[in-house]
Amino acid sequence: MAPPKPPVGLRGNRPYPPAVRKLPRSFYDRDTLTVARELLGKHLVHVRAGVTRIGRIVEVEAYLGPHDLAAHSSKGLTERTKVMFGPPGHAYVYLIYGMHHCMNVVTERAGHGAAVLLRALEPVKNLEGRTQGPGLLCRAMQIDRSLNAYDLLSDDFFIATPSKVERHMVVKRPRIGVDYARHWAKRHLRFYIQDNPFVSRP
DNA sequence: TGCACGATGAAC
DNA sequence: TTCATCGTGCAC
Repeated sequence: MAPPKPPVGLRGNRPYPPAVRKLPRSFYDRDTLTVARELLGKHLVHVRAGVTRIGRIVEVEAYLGPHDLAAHSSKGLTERTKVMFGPPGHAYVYLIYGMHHCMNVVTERAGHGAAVLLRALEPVKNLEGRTQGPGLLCRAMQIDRSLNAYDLLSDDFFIATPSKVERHMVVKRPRIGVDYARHWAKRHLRFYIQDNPFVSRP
């Protein structure tokens, strides 16, 4: 039996203000390049064991679909990639090099196979340690594979528009660590906030 | 059932 | 530049 909720307006210590700021499904159900660029400056929120951790997204990479040789979905529909081929607005979290976690957000319609990798955060609340890099970001936010396929419209794991939005310039660069992807390695599919000190590799 | 290989990070 | 470390995908 769930404890009764206090009346709206009387709740104290809210994990994050107004649910209206949470990005809707329609935000993710769009062109991946657009979603990637617009994720910059948004807040990633994870509530775990009563602790709300928040980071401002400052660097991302777009993985466009099965035709993109750097994308995991280029392997086709497998046990690992089925989340990428699932509905938009879900987290795709996997273990890399046997020791680090990477988090993506699934974009576009179900079956498309695209996602955006979160590469760096600017600490906003309750983040310990560095957040400059996909593995460090997940460690600081306490994100692991138990959150794979998690719906980002949940109340304890989501992305939101901050109350005060700062203007920023977007820099485009090739993605990191995908040299095996031939010409896809050269495309400028990494985006980051210009001059932000928390970008992993300016 | 075995094995090559990472969308990394840290040490040297 | 090297290496830790293990899940995944595919070869056999």
